[in-house]
Amino acid sequence: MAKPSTNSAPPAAKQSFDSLEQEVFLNLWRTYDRVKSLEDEVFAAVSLSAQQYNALRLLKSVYPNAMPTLVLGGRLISRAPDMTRLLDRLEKRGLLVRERRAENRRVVEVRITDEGRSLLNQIHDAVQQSHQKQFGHMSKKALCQLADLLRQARQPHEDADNLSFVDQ
Amino acid sequence: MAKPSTNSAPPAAKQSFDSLEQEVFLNLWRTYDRVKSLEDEVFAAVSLSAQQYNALRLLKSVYPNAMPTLVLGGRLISRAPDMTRLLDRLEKRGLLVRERRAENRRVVEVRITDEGRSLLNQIHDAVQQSHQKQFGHMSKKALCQLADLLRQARQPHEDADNLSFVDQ
DNA sequence: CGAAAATACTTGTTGAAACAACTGTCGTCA
DNA sequence: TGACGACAGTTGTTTCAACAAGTATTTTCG
Repeated sequence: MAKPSTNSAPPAAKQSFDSLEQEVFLNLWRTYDRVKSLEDEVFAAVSLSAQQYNALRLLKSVYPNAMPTLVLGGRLISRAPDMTRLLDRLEKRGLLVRERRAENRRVVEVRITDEGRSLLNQIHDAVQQSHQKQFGHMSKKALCQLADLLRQARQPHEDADNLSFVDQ
Repeated sequence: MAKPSTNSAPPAAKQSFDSLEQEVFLNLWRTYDRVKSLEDEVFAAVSLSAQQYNALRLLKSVYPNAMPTLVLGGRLISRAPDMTRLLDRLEKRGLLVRERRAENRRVVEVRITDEGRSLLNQIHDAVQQSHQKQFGHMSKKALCQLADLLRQARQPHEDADNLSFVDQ
């Protein structure tokens, strides 16, 4: 263990975990960080954040229908406390449109545009390739196991809403 | 937050994945997000970010020695392109000190202060409890398996440096 | 030696999170 | 019907992250 490190001073500060649970969390964090950066390269090429891409992806999945802002926010992979401005930026680029309907002027319906869908199509292959780069070295069995353990890990932390994601 | 929402509409938009690899990534992302928020509550109570806590944790691990800025940056769980200002904030709060030594005036040595260590001690238990809350519901075996699969997943994406974290 | 490259940070600027406070709209029930 | 609370977004402010460009300080090497 512990890769002695040819580093002069640092005595290879043994990564000592306070608990197994902490070890899992730090592993989760680091793996997420490393793997995310691969995907981010693809998004950066078209000036999107992962979160923006995700919003568009969800909008595309209900196309040609629209989606209330709050519902969209609730379905994003990671929570976003600032839907308004996230949508502002995408709307300004013409990737989606917002409209209020007379029947309930409180809700803002969001719909992806043709440009939006076209942008998604344009990067679709590159995104898939980045996923391959992320996990292509693992066996199908290991991947299923990992997905399963991840679901299991967050299961008690899901709120009643977004269960749609958990099952499946 | 809470779980209001007897959401009328959501037909549980079947989460269709383009590939197994994508499914794993989205699961990783969501699990990270959910689980991170639990830990963040603890840090928020003392106005620290997870990244700041991590830097302090590393500095404590080499105490009473100091660490060059760049080495510290390289050992953080998630990469930080802006070490300077991260350290600025912690230094301003008296949690660490920086010093340049005559032998090489380029490198800035960073050392945790007594206040810094005291702050870490102060929240140590709460941090451990949050880890329990995160993963306490999983068996030891499942946790080991998860940690192992996570290491396996990022292994090809680690750069030569931070291997110290991988093995172990 | 002395220019040029490499090293280790700093600074500037821009964009995006986070939290709180606020506005407009709708349902409800006395 | 009309006040009140719930709902759905918006705006303001502060803080943080990311990328680029700049400043010192060694090291290298012709």
